[in-house]
Amino acid sequence: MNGRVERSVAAWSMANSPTGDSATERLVRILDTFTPTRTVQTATEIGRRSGLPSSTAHRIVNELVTTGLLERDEERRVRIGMRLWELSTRSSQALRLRQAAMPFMERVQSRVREHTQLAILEQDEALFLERLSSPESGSNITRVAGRLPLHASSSGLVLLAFGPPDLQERVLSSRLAPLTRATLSDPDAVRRKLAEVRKLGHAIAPGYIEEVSTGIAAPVRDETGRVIAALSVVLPRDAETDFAVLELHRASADIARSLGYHS
Amino acid sequence: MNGRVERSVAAWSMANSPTGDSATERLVRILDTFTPTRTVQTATEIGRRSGLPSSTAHRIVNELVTTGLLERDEERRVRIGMRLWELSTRSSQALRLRQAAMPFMERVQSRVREHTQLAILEQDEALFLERLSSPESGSNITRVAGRLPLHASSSGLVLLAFGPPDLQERVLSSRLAPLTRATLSDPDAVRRKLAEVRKLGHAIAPGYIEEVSTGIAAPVRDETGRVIAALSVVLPRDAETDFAVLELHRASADIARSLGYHS
DNA sequence: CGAGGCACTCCCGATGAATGGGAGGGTGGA
DNA sequence: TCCACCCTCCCATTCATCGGGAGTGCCTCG
Repeated sequence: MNGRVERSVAAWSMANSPTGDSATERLVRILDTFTPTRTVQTATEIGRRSGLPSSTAHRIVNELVTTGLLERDEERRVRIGMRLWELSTRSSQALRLRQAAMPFMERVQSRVREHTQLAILEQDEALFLERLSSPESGSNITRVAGRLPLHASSSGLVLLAFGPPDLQERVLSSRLAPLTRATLSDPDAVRRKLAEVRKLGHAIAPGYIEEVSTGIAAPVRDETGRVIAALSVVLPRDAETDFAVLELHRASADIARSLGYHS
Repeated sequence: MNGRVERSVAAWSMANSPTGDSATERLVRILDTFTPTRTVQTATEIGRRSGLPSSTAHRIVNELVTTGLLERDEERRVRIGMRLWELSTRSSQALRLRQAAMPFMERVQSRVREHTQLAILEQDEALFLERLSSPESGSNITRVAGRLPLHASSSGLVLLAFGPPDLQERVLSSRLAPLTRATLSDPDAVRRKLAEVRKLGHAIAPGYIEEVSTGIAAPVRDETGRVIAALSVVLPRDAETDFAVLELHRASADIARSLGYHS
């Protein structure tokens, strides 16, 4: 019967962010609760996963929905909005690369008949822009828009070997988590591997990511000759690598040429 | 020689946002300064275009750069970050549609030999997800991730005709800006046109967008039978439309079927 | 049919992070 | 040398943001 509850005296409120993160940071935290496998969730879930109080999460999610960065489906669940996709197409940079690479990736795929993928460097990780597979392709945990650590994947090793020195510093001085027993997790071992990659012009990573498969990657250059991406295939662990290496180098050169690189 | 300038007495500072917009809003304002044709800009430019004070713009841009939503190139100019593309791939929704539609769009393209495009409804506009063209295709101002108003484009008319009633209310009661002399800009004319579209099952828009071309669009249904997209082609203004209409209907039906729609 | 769980909205006092004007540095072109 | 431009830094002010908590509505389960 008491419609009005006594307002708590211990009211202990806050302003802006008590945890010391900026508005931008919380926004990204919210967007980051979406993963390749979890593409819809309730606002409450988002709050839980991002570590934000429920009421705060609801407020921000609602704002994002009105701006179109997020969307609600029929059941009021939340997913990433088309607005975000639209904005992402403005980042022509990498999409131009993808466009240029596609035909040659298809050639590699049709000749090697295993997973063929294209990765770029993104915030100290290898980000996979595209991946072609055929039904008979073997195991491969990569997915489009997925990431792998630089020191463990063949693509990553290429990006690292031909990347800026400060990147190498940073990565080699961080923890090199092993994914399998074969993964290089010692800085010196990685350093030696990088020298080998530079010398050979490609990286071979047998069992680094998964025991059963070997990654092979070659650098892709833009018109200025800078290495901007890695083109790779994933073979069964015991497969012959020479043919794949050859095809990768050929495709890399063709991509670079179609981007305007000469010699 | 005077190292220290007298601090202005009229100092008239603010906190948070004096203009009354939320942090989210300013963020979107900043992202929106990127357009399909302007994909790189300086932080100062962003400030100017978004109407934010330079120092504020710089601060926010820097935050966005560290979170990866924006990136800087060699010359410190700013562009949309790959992080955003990555997030956008989580919005499987429309990308699934695009995936399903691609093969059939290619068939239409190869048979009609004119621009073939796929649009969805997004914030009261037609947003183009994909567009196939051949060298011999005629004029067409549409671009991937571009938008057109609902009342003026054939795709838009389809999305409007088969869309929710409140959408029709909203659009018809807003200003219907004409793009050419042929564009329908009178609410009643549009209403009659929508009735026609529903009756025929497709929209024909001669010269509404550009004097020289005619847009033709058919609705695409998802597994529940709801219209979720419009498939369209752009013909020269005087071209025969029957064959294109037929092909569009056939492709629409095939797309719906591959999405799981029956009958 | 009531209890408990869950998602969400609304309210509101407190507050500190965000704000923006302006100074100053650095660079490049005329 | 000057001007134009981009950017960083500083700091007093202040208002939008924050979040605990209450309330609502909708489930499901016992």
